[in-house]
Amino acid sequence: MAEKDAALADMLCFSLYSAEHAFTQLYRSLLTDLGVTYPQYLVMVLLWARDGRTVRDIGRALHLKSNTLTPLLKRLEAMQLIARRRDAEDERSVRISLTERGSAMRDHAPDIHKCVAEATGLSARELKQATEIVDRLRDRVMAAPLPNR
Amino acid sequence: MAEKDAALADMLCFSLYSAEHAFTQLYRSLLTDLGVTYPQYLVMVLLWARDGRTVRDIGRALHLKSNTLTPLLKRLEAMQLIARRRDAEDERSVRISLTERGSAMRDHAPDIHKCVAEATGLSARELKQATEIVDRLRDRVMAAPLPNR
DNA sequence: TACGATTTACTCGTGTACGATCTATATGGC
DNA sequence: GCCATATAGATCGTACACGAGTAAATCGTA
Repeated sequence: MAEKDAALADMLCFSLYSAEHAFTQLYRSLLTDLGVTYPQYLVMVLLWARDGRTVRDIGRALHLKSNTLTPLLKRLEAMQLIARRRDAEDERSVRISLTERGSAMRDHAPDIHKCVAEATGLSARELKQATEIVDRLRDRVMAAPLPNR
Repeated sequence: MAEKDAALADMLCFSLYSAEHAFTQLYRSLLTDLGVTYPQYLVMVLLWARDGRTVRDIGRALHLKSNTLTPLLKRLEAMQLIARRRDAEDERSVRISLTERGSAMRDHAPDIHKCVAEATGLSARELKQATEIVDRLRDRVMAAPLPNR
């Protein structure tokens, strides 16, 4: 690959960097009414799909470690959206469960989905394609071995 | 758009969110030797292309405001990679210029480009296409009007 | 069964990001 | 020339995100 072309990867990374910021900004405005941030919303989405997950489980799904999740989950707990409890079976794990308020928040999800979909201006098929492309890219970069330098 | 399909936009956003993290991790390992972070590296790339920019100019390019840039630039200054100076013409502006150390760092850029390009596993043409798709998406989301709710 | 290795979550320090707010400087209308 | 307004940075408080290190529970295996 030519020297000049190699810089293209740098540009792609910046595109992702700035696109991620743009989406986060969009979500910020959609989520302020609910009082949660985008990462907090992601946790809620996971719990709405399946309640009672462990911190580990949530971390795997979001590619986040406990040093990020623990404070985030404590904030959700302070807002009385979730409850944190050590697992009786395995005292190392902490199980996260929705409170009534947390479950009720689910009713707002359809509006959020709709607003974000509209903002992209893409059809369902295009959204799916774009997601697949970016996911494949992420998986490759995550699996990439570090070159010996 | 069907209720179910609307959730696709949510997924695309998460894809970007996690892909951005993956790339940042890759850059982190490539940049530790140089002692800079990814956003700091982005500033250096801009200055290598054109020195003497204002904070405003850098902010426009990276979609960042001064509340993020000021501390970041002060760190680069502390590392003696850049110098910060008020513009004599317009005392409101602060001009950023490369130090000798900052300029010298440019020699490492080709290696970084190469490593990132390899990690993506994409050809130059594919990198360009992916960048265009994500850029278009970002521009649309940034321009999206907030719906009345 | 005992004990070293692994797993799970937590804590701490650093560095982005952002909204809100503040100060200093510049500019335009009159 | 003067003042309202706009612009450029800086500051403050909050919330991710990560590396490194810690403590407790569990597992594997001799």
